[in-house]
Amino acid sequence: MADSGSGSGSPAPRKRADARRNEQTLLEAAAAAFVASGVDAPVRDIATRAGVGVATIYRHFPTRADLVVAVYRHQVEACAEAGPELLANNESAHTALVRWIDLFVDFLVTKHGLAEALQSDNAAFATLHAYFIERLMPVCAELLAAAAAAGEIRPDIEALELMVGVGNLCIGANKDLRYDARRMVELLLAGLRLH
Amino acid sequence: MADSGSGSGSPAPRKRADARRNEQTLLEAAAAAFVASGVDAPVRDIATRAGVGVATIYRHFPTRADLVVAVYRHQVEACAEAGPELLANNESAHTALVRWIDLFVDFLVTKHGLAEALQSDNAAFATLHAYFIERLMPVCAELLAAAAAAGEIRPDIEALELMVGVGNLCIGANKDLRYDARRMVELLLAGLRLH
DNA sequence: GGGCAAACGGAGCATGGTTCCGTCAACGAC
DNA sequence: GTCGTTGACGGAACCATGCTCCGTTTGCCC
Repeated sequence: MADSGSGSGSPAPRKRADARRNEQTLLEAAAAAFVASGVDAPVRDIATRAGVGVATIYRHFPTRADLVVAVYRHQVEACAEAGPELLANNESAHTALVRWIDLFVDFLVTKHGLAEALQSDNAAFATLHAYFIERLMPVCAELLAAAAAAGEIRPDIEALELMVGVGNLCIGANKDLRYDARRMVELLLAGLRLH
Repeated sequence: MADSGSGSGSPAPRKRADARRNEQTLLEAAAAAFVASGVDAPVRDIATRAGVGVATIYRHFPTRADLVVAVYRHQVEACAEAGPELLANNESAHTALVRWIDLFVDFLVTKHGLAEALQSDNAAFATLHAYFIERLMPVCAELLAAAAAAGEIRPDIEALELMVGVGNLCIGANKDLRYDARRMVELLLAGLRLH
């Protein structure tokens, strides 16, 4: 869904040139603003960076989540696609799982405020949460199932639960030097293990 | 510290009667508001509940953290005091640790929004974080040290890290029925264990 | 070139935190 | 009991931020 590109002959009424240009500009401006101030950078800031009015943002990206998703879509896709690949290229399913979670954590930790936003009860981020779950949970579930089938981990854990837990552990990863999110995730995964 | 009562002859210039009354009223109003709307209930709401002006809140509790700490101080104290007690009354230090973390988690998940606030980068909550760490970290550290000394858990884990991790896992505990914070914490503790 | 609808921009509204200042009343002195 | 001092009060006002509305502009097609 959301085929906003050069699809086949479907009802895609090709937007005006300025609109397409602005959308692109906005994506770049948003990416820059996210790096500078986190994913909840003020709308006005993003608009200013892009040299457009605030309404233009809302026209292209009705909710903040839409904007965030658009900015990070490539990376989420990459993460999703890495799942089956890791499973195929590793002896142990558990190793594949660990490596995949590593990717996931890396992604979250390097995007200022993303982990926080994912768990925020702010309505503006609801569909962001949904997108992550929808796209990544099946991948995670597959890895979990493989590892469980190999008898390497406890079989009684849901993909959603693990992802939310890992996401939570990534919150504040760059705030306090004494807190190492990666270590905590490692611990969580160790707790999963059937030695 | 913060001896705002009938201390000895120290520089405690005994506040005016109406001020003391208001402070008490505010604490009750805040507690109610926190239950109803979480720890970031609008200041105006709390003021209205207490029947006072907003400035009165700021006069008594300069930052939101001060208010939250005042409301939950008793329970935090109780949690802190339970540490040594659990250690004394349990055969295994690991059991004591698990039980204590249980108390901690219970506290966090039953206070709507507390776990979130603890990790929020909102400046208004900074001293809340500090208070929790200051009061509870030593207790946690003691439990950890005992369990480590008994060879029951990995010795390479800091109290602060564990507490932040556990706190993080409690975020969103009451939001998604499919996410069980307690289970995740259990997993984390299992990962700590030296089987 | 002209008309029309898409797209735009920014003023404006709502919400929520925080401060400022004129008023009120508690309390100690007498 | 009265009075003056000053601690405490209340709420209007200010600022930041999300979101919408509407008059204006401009790309596109004929």
